[in-house]
Amino acid sequence: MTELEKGPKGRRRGRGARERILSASQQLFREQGINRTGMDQLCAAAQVSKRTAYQHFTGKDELVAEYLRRFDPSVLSGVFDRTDLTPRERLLAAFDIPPPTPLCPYIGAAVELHDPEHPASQYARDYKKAVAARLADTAREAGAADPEQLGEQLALLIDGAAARTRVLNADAFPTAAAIAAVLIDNAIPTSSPRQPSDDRGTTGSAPVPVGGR
Amino acid sequence: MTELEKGPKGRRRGRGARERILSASQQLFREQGINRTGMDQLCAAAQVSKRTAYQHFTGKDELVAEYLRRFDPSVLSGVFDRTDLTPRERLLAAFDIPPPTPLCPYIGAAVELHDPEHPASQYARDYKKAVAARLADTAREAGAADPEQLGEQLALLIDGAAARTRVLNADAFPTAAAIAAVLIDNAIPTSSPRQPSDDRGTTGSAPVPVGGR
DNA sequence: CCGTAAGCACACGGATCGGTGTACATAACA
DNA sequence: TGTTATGTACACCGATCCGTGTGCTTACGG
Repeated sequence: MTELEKGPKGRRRGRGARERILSASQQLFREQGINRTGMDQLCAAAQVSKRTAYQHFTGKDELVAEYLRRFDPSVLSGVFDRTDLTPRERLLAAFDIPPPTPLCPYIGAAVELHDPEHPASQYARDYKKAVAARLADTAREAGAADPEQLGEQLALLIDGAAARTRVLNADAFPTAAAIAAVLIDNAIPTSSPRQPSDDRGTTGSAPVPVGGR
Repeated sequence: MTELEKGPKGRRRGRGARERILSASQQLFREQGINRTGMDQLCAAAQVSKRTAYQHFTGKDELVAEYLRRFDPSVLSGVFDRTDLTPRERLLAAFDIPPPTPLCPYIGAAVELHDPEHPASQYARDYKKAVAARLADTAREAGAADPEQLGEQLALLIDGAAARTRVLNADAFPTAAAIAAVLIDNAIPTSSPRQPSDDRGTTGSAPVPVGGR
C-alpha cells in the first residue's frame, strides 16, 4: 500500500499525493458540491501542496472528471456482480441504498458544471448509459420481454429517487423500489403471479409510506 | 401596460424594474444556472441598474427564491386545471412536456445552492410536496386504491425524467409516461382490464422506444 | 417652485476563486 | 558529489463575484 509507482525511472513517487487529492475530492465534492469547494480548501484537506496538485492535474476540470471515475466499483459493479442473487433480485438490489444516501454525484456534477461538453459531464452521460445497459443485460438475463425498455425504466427510477432524495431531504428509494417491483413483475412473464393489487412486497423493501429517511 | 402600481402615495412606480429583473432571472438562471449568472449580467439583461436591483431584493438569495415562485402557474396549475380531461388523463398529461424540455429548475436550484436551509431550497421542497399532493388528489379523484402512494410514485417519475433528461441530454419523459401508464392502470381497478402485458397505450403517448428528444 | 421618490451610471471594496512563480527541502539514483 | 524528480511553503496575479456608496437625472405632486 505504501509502495511506489513505476515512474519514468522507477524513482520513488509520492504515493500519497494523487491518491490523497482524489480521496479528499470524494469527500468534499459530495459534502459541499463542486463549485463550493475551492482548490485551496481541497489541497489543505488532502495535506498536499497546491503546487503539487497542479502537477498531477492540469486543472480543476480534469480533477473533477477523474473524481467521477472513482465510483463505478462501489455502486455499479457492487450490485451486478452478486452471483448469489437471481437476476431479478439483482435488479431490485440496485434500489437498496444504505440510509445515508450518497446521492448520485453524476447528477450533481451535470447540474453544477452546466456544460454538456465538460469532460465530467460527458463521463456522467457515459456512466448513466452504462448503468442502463447493465440493467438491460440483467433484465434480459431475467427473461424480460423488452430488456432495453426495462433497463431504461429502472435507470429512470434510480435517477428519480436520487433527485427526489436530494430535493426533499427524504429517502425516496423505497418508493422507487416499489415501482421497480411492479415493472419487473409486469415485464417478466414467468415470475408474475399477477395478483389482484399487491405486486409489491416481493423483496424486503418497506411498504413505502412515502419516504422517511 | 405602461401603467402604475399602487404605491404609498399613488405615485408613478417603476413598473418595469422588478418585473424585468424576475423575467431576466427566468431566462438566465435556466440557460446558465444560478451560480454562473452574476448580478451584473442579470441587471444588464434586465436593463436595470444594479443599484435598483438591490432596492427591490435584499440580495441574490431572495431573488432566487422569488424566481422559483414564478413557475407554479405554467407547470403545476396548467395541468391540473384541465377540466376537459378525465382525472386519469390529467395524471398522464403531467408527462406531456414540450420538446424543448424546460428542465425543472427546482432540482437545479436545490443542487446548485446545496444548502437545504436556503429559502429557495425550502421552497423547492414545498413545491415538490405540493405537486405530489395534487397528483395524489387527482389520483383519488380517478379512483386509485392508494392515492398518496400513486401521487408519490408519479412525482418520482417526473423528477426522474427531469434529472435524466438533464444528464443524458435526451428527453426521458416518454419513458416516464410509459411507467406512469402502468402504475395508473395497476392502481385504478375500474380502468384496468388487466390484459396480459399491454397496459400502456391508453393515451396518446408514444410507444416508448427509449427517448429520442 | 421645491420635496421626494425612483432610477441610473459608475466606481469601489472585500472576498473568493483558479492558477502560477519562486525559493527551498528531500531523497533517490549516478 | 551532483543531478533530477518530487514535494512544500507562500506569496501573488487576474478575474469574478456580491454588495454599496455616491452623485446625477427624471418625474411626479403639493
